[in-house]
Amino acid sequence: MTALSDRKKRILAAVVADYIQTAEPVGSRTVARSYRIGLSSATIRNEMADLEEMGYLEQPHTSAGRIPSQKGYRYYVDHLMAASELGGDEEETISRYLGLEKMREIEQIIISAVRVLSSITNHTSMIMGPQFKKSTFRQMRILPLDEQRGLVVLITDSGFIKNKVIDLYQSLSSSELHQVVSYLNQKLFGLTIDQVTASLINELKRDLFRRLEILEQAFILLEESLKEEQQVRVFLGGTTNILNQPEFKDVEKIRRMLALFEQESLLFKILENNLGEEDVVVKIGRENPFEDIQECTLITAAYKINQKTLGTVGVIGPTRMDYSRVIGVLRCLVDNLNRTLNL
Amino acid sequence: MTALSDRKKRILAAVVADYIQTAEPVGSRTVARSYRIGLSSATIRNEMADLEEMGYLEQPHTSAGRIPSQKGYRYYVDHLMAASELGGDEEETISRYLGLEKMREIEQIIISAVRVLSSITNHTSMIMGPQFKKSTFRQMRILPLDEQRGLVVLITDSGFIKNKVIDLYQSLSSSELHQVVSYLNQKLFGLTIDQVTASLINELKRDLFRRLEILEQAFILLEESLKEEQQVRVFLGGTTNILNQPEFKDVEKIRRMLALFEQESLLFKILENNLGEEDVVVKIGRENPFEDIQECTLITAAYKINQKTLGTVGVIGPTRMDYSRVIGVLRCLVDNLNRTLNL
DNA sequence: TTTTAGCACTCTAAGCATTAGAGTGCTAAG
DNA sequence: CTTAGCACTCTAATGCTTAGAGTGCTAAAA
Repeated sequence: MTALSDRKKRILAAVVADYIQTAEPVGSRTVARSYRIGLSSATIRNEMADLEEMGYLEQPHTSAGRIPSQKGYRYYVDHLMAASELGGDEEETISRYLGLEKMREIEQIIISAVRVLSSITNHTSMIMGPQFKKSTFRQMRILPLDEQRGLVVLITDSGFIKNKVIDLYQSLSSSELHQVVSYLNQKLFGLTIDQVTASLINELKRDLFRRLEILEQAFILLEESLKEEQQVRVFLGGTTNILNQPEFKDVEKIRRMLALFEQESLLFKILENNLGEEDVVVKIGRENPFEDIQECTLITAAYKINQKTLGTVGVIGPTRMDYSRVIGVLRCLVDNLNRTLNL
Repeated sequence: MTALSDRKKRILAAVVADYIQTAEPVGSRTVARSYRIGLSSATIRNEMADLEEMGYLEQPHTSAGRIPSQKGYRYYVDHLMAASELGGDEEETISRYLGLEKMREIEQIIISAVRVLSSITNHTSMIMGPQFKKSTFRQMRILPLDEQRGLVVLITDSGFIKNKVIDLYQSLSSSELHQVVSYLNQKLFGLTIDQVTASLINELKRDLFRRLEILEQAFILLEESLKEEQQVRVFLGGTTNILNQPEFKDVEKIRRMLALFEQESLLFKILENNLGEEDVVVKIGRENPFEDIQECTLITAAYKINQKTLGTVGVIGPTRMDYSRVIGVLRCLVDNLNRTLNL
């Protein structure tokens, strides 16, 4: 890639910045007038024609201004964008929303986070709930409820508590129960949930089966419970915000986007795709492997519990997005989230 | 209200039925041709003019056909509508969706129900999750997790299991804990959750305080936990279905509707409003006290767990809705739901 | 050689007039 | 009381015109 001249950079930056603000194609006159480049519109026109040929700008039709191409946005994000300065109020809003609620459950915190994120950025935002299977087993309990039923409680290091009512067809003395449970705790302690594989469960079952046939039922259900939890919840906020964007004035586009938002499993895949990454990741348009959002930009960041990356928080909107601001907000939110979740 | 002549009834029924299907104003010719009334279009024209004067029909503009007014729909629902006959497949779909999953948690069942409902009716549907506060206390447990923390587990008769990690700043012997917990169980057993008022809790606290100051913390958190749960979840399905309706081709209307769907607390109020009612309730347009949905029809039905009405399931769409079908589907769904939930 | 002013050209979006079609209401005849 | 016929009304679609924004090119200026 040939490097852009300083002048071209300034002009590209001006076009992107203006288009982000106005959502209208930007003409040479506008650039000359509003962005003290110190050149006449004719000169800028020539430069813009060059930038178009190089693929950084596009023209909706011959007699319109230019708009940034996806390549143009990418260049802007990588080289031209000013580091975002959050307004003090925004930073405060975020930390207040998340800070207030120290005693609440993890789910509540996540919901607050997704709300504040969408309301500050004015885009749809989503958070992948902490991945149960990546957290490590801490302890398991079985509470007898009555003669026929018991409650299995499973606790992990990142504050997950899963429970499930199970049928115990034969009644079970409490000492027997205690024995089994402490054996399981001993075997499972410190494993992450996705290390509790079917084969491990089978092994344990064999061990115990000789001694206690009665727990067969409980095991089936424990297995199921683990399987079930593979699907992680994705929380959404501000889904209607896409309606504010002029690029979504077409009902058909709206429908497709909203339909996407209803498919939790797809959202999960999209977010999981960016899970490993450090810091903030920006995927512009077709940089994203998922077809349905190739007209959008997705900006994500990972959050951690106990030093482990357990989930992703993201903002999705049209490629015409205030990158600098959204990145700043997202970074700030993740910082706060990490602090809150690791209390 | 003067009774309608038989002929007027037949014509009104034809107009409503046709408009429900086509979403286009219905002209006298169409009625004469398609609905074997045995009258010419001119006669029907006269009758339709009468029906308009009586308030059952409306005219979008002079040279258009008629559409039913809200009063017209009401008359149709009360007097004209054929009892719905569900197709066998639909009934099967419903019971398969809900039946398959006998072992799942209540939340999962509710989510399945809302999905199947929206996909069969092609409207947005919503279910108010079971009201925690209307179910009765069955038992409470406290599991010590480590020296500093314990897990409070609360179980009710309708299968609710609430849990919360609490801090126990002083360590507590297990016999003391046992004592307190069994005292609480004894006092609370059989009360509904909203009978567990602040004053009752205070009383209990006084009783126990003399003996065990250490549980102070636990109490604060139990109180909180109860307060928190006042807000019941509302589950939504098929929110994008409103986009299929021609009456929502305007982006502004879509925005308002979707914004409504994001306000869980308002949805809750709307559904709660119809909680006491028996069987299926149809609220057409302005019959509904909530302004935001006065262009819509809301059809609701209550479901029960242990003979107690704990929640409501509803379908919302434009007033032009296939009443007979939706009512049939809803009735069938609630039957199935009742059966599944009371296993 | 680079920049700029000027101008012809292109394309869109908005406004306006025209028209086809659907449906009505009224009147007069059956 | 019913119906055929007809004039009338209103909408939605179509085509035409125009204003405006912006471009690309050329030739003059720096």
